[in-house]
Amino acid sequence: MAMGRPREFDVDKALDLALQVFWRKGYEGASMADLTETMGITKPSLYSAFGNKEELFRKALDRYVDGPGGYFQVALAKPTARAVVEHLLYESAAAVTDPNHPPGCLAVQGALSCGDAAESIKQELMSRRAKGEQDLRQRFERAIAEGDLPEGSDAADLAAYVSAILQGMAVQAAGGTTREQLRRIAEMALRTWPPGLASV
Amino acid sequence: MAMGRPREFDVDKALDLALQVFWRKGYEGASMADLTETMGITKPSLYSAFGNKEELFRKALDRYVDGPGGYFQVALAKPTARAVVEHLLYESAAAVTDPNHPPGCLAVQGALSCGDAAESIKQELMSRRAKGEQDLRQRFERAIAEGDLPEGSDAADLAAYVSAILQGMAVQAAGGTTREQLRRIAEMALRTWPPGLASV
DNA sequence: CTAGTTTCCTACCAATCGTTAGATAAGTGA
DNA sequence: TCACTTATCTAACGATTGGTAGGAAACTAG
Repeated sequence: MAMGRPREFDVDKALDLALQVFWRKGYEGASMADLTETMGITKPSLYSAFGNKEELFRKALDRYVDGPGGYFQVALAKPTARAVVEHLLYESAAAVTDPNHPPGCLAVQGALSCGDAAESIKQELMSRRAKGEQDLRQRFERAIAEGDLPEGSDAADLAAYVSAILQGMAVQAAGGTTREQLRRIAEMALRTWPPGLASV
Repeated sequence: MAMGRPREFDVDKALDLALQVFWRKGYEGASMADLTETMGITKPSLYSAFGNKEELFRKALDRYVDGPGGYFQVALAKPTARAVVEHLLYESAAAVTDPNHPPGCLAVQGALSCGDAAESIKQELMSRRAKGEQDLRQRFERAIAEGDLPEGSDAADLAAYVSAILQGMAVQAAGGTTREQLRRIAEMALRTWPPGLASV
């Protein structure tokens, strides 16, 4: 059977470029003109290859999670809860200030608040963040079971606490904070890890 | 001299309604149609009373800082560094989950990332966040001078740390986290406050 | 009552939004 | 070479964006 005209651009390269645009401008702030211009392709090519703007964002998001955001899954595989948190905090500080990428975290600033048209993207990012926090909670549950965290620790609370610090660091990075400053924040959080049990 | 036709709507009420829209949808996500509809006025009335979209946002932001975000300045006036941080964390947990308002914090989610047209608003929010962190730093410097915080503490680092936790809580709230969960995050942060000196 | 001032609303502006029709070009299999 | 398939492009689509003209309406000062 016929194979048709071959594509003249690299889909993965184009997706990486789209990711940069979404990362820097957010889902709403990135226009199709922005995207096609930096991707180096025309709009029909984009639609043919990626569906529409929303599908393009979702594919870019997948690529983000497996690429620049991959440190999260790596951290979960560390042998101790402390090593997990250390890796999370330091690698996050590095990732959100990587000069090769826009500052901040796509999962946080991609669509933190938005108009009606982007609502489903906002939901997607919310559930991704929630998923990350849940994965962390399960990792802490395991740590508690292994005696790696104090008995009586609340894995869900610890996961929410670490997630909040990570997301806060992402906001700081979006505001121009330096990598060194974020590392000091990470140090301070680690200095008191784990934050001890509630005195109920 | 002649006084002209009196305005038929309450400017402050309209501004409060605009604030709700910006808070929920962000600067970019809030369209003029959204704004005029919920404000209950027509576009020419809005432009006549507030200038343009950008000025309207800035005025709504001022109103936010003096209203729902007023807990920040209140916290800075507390007598001890610990009281400052306690007030900040607990009042922030309450504010970003107040059922009478959209979830989260306008200064964080108003324009965390955006297109070119909203760049100046993004900058404005960045500098407001930086200003808040700086105010907190100065408050901690005073606390150090008063012996209220351990000698050798780094006020700037402590301010960045607390700011990150507050901003992280705002992101969590935007993601639907409950007030109770945020209070537990605040508790954990307070349990280890101040985070101790670096062991350099 | 009139002149002057200001707000009101309808209708519209140009520009941009995301998206697509339709024609042409470039490849494969027979 | 010919039919088939797929990618390419120009040019446009209707809808929505932020923002305004221009006139009627409502007030005050004289």
